[in-house]
Amino acid sequence: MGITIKDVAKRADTSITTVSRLMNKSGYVSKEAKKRIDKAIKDLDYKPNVMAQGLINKSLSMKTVGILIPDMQNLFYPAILTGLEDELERHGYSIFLCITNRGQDMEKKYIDTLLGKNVDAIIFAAACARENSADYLVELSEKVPALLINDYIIGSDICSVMADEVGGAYKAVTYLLGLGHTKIGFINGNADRTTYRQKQEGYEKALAVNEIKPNNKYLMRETPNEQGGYKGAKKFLALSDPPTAIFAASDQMAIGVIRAVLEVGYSIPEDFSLIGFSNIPLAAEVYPQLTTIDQFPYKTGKLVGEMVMKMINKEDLTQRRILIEPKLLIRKTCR
Amino acid sequence: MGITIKDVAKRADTSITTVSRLMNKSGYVSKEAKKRIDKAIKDLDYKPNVMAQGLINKSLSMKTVGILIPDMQNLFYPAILTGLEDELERHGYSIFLCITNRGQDMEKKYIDTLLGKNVDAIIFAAACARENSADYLVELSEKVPALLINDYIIGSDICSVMADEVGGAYKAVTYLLGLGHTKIGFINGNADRTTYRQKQEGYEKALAVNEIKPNNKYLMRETPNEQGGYKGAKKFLALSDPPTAIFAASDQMAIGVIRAVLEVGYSIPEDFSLIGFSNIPLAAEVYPQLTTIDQFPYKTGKLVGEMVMKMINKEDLTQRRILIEPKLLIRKTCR
DNA sequence: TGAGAATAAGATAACGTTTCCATAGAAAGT
DNA sequence: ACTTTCTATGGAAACGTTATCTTATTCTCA
Repeated sequence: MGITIKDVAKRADTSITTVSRLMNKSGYVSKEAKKRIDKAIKDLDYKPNVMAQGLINKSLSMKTVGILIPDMQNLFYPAILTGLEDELERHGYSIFLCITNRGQDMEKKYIDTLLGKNVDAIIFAAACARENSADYLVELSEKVPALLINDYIIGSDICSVMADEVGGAYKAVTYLLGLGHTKIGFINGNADRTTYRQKQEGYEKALAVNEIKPNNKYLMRETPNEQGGYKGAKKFLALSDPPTAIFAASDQMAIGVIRAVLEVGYSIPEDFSLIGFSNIPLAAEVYPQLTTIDQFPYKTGKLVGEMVMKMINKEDLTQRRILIEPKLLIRKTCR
Repeated sequence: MGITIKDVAKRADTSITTVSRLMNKSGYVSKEAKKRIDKAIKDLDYKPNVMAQGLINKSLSMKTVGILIPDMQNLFYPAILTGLEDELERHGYSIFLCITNRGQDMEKKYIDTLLGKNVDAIIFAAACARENSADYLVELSEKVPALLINDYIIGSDICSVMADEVGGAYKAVTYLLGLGHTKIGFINGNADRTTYRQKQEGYEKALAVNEIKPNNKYLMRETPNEQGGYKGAKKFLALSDPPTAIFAASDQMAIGVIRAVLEVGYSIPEDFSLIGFSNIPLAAEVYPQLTTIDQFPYKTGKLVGEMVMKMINKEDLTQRRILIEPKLLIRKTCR
């Protein structure tokens, strides 16, 4: 079945040692030998057996990183994945994809699986690192390079790439405020996730700076998807004094808001201003095109890839936490 | 670092052979020996080295299947992936994710990588199997279980799971026809992909049955994303005699159509009827909620998972090609 | 011209498993 | 009592690589 280094050596009329030397560029190989071996490799379509390599030289890895993602329906993750894959592929690394939406015990099970498969690093997308798994994560990060996306663990130096969500939310609300809105509804996700806590902070900060005190009826907590946005917006609409602008904690929530608002005959931005968060590729494609806070999901994925490669190669990290500065992206849902 | 079987054997005062026998439940091991070995394994937290196992016993797999996906921005694939992952996880299998959007040479490179990493099967999402790679694919499928999603290779018996796209398109157009539309615009993707050729066939068939002859100005070929849908719709809108209904070859194209139509002040479904294809989760969330042909992407993923597991386990396949019957899903974009 | 360096290449021992073979006592059937 | 079968065990080969060691040739500089 498999073509081995032995076959190559035989065909190139040399020893396996020499072939190995050539493959790994370790030691001397003559021009002629190189020529013969290269040809043999091509002729036989030889591919070194990763198992055997991994067996002997544990530092020579499976060239694989595992990533834990809570949910593929959250379009932020496909965008991240694209960036990550682009970067890893350049280095010949592959991705093990794990979807953990089935909760926390799953998470541990996945990590065990990944460890058993000798991954070179594990990446946790936000919300995979919940409060009570923090210790476990710290412990894990000593065994294998670990990296968090859009989350961090207080008091640890676990690497992470995250957007400045406080700043992003601040920008969003400040923009709305600058447009003249004072009644700003905020549809946020669940507070037990870092990303939503931080957005909350930015929202409140922007309000405080403008001396507006937060009004509880303008704050909704919903599941972070279109359904959640839809529900939240419906509740706002039912208010006797509804907000004039809505800040949705994710673009997908904003898409739900659009539907809720348009369905009852109102217009965006004429009747309600709306701003989302993330700038998933879809945001520019819906009607009306979504004004949002760009947290550069593709770039985030790329940066994660770069960082994780550095960790694997044990290069010095200039910083263990990369903070991405989100940017206001004005399209057509605000005025 | 690593605890090996040798350490276990020493601690349990037995031979590595016996330990191995116990681990694999192959051959005889006495009660007492079992007890000692079990204890040693627990004490030392012994985990067998997958590399070594994989090296010796190629049939003892990495429990991994690779999947090639053209593009993560096509939301059909995250949906597939979710179903696939759900199924594979139940069997303890993991997914190697490859994104091939960079073209065909990439595809081969990825396959080599996957093969080198000893995957148990390779899954090709539509459009990865292009004309000129058919032979290569057939050849490959003899080496490793291979399965196609939404595509097939004529004259081969490569396994596949696909929707009856001809039938689906036929249903869509027939529905539009039944609503009284006669001028039906079709925004299709590129004809070199099976999925779009088949939709074309269904579209033409439905027209033929109703004795309407296809009009070239009502057929657009665009890239299969929101941009393409937007562009196609704009072209229709510019026609002196525009269609009254639009059939978009994918839900994402339909979302582009929505934007194009609403942007110029028309309404859906009042001024134009619109039907999409696939029923990605997003279809129910946009405004207006998209009438579409449900090709059950999640279920497709699940079925692919089941089939690939059977192939890996060398179970008998009741059928080598599974055809999913798409269903008309009436929401709010047609009348 | 001779000694040390650089170049080139092969034999062989790991790496951690599983499988094959050999051995041997105990139970069982004749 | 004598073979067969069952239970139990360990030694050693194999899997495909890389790393270490050894040997042999060719340069290079004094």
